[in-house]
Amino acid sequence: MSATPHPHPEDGPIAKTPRRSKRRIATEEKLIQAVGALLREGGVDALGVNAVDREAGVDKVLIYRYFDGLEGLLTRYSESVDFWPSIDEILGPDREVLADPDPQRVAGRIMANYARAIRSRPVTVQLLAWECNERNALTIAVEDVRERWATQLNEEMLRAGLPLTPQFGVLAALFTSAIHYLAIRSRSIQRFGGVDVGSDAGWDAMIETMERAFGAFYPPDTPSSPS
Amino acid sequence: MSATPHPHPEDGPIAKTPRRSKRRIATEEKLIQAVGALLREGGVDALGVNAVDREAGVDKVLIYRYFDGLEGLLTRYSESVDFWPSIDEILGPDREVLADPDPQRVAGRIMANYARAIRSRPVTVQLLAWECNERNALTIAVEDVRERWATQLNEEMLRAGLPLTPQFGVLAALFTSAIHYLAIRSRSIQRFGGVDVGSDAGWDAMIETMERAFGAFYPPDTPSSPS
DNA sequence: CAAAAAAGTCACCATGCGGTGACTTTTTCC
DNA sequence: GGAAAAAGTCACCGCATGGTGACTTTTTTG
Repeated sequence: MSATPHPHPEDGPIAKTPRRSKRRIATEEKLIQAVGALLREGGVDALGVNAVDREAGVDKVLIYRYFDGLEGLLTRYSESVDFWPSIDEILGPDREVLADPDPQRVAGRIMANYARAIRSRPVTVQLLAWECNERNALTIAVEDVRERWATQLNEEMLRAGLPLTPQFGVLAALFTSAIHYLAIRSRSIQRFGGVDVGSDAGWDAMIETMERAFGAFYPPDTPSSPS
Repeated sequence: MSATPHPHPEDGPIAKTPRRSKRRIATEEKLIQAVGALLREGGVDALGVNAVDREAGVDKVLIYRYFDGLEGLLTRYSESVDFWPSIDEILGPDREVLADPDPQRVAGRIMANYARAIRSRPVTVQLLAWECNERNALTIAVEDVRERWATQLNEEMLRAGLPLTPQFGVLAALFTSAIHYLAIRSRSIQRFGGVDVGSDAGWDAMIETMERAFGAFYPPDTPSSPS
């Protein structure tokens, strides 16, 4: 009682001692990891303040003290995880995919790599699904990242001298959409429109079809390669 | 008032006096309509027992008495609404779309009609979005209807002698997926991958691209039509 | 008209949620 | 060592939810 606070009226330098850290960092990490865990197992509606602290084993009040609420925690989480594949993962470390002279094959490979990258990230798929119904710190973050990512990818392709027609872009957007949708749906259904979305074979067939479809937009001076 | 319907107590067949009706039917209708209204305005998580009765202006206990809970009410609702476009809406009342000799154009028209049909049904789009995250009476119902619908459409196309290769089916599934995804996302974003998913012009461009892509799967005896 | 069954109303419960204030323990710094 | 600030704990609030029992009103039936 009678604990009169006592900010000295005269401390020279600003922000002298940050007065934080040690255990706190560990606790913050626990919270962030808990978000990932819930996102992985539970799903989307399981992610609440109470659920997160339960998972992390810490008190929920810390979520408010450290992150100023769930939104802040989600933002922090979004910065700490690689939702999105790197450009390297799509084009190869040395952009070897772009080295192929056949633009149709290039497009096919990009789609194949993209589909594989998405499918191998359950949390990303979860987020893509969440995006369909809600809009919060996490979905906004993933939107941001994706936009910058797409721009960067586009630049790389332009730099490589790939003949990018507007229709090429539209078709790529359509196939990207399809990949997102089928990755989402494949978690709860096995087939969609006769295609086996639960097996690699089904996805291989889709990729093959995509590649061939790209052929409709390039003059056939390069004969269709054998599959 | 006092318009006693007066079912004679002795008419041959069974089901003497069902002992129900009148106001009840009206109340049931109110509940069902309330589900639609909530689905239309609110969204997905707004749909609970309390919200429904509030919207309908009746007591929630009736949901349990009449429909045995929310699930039952959703099932009833799903039977009372045309989530899905009719085959006529896609192929034309006289299957005129199938009459076109150019299979590429047929495919394009089907996709165009399908996209328009989906986009004009906000509740269906809402349900498609819901499907991405949950599984309940409504989403199962819509899944069922869609499956039967796809089968029927396929039969119609076969009957019309359309050359349906396996790859055609895969490409159709991909474009259908893309339409679903972009219809869902267009509620909260304006552009996707450079395509304007919020305007008819954007969708027209997509349809055009789809039609042209189908051309990659048919021998080019029909020269590509001018855009 | 009167009795029975249905339709509709009201009050209530347990539970889980997001969020906050006040407390105790640990760490930091002089 | 000792004081202050931080980290961490505990109990609590208001609110909305899904769900149920008991009541009153209306309608149907004899």
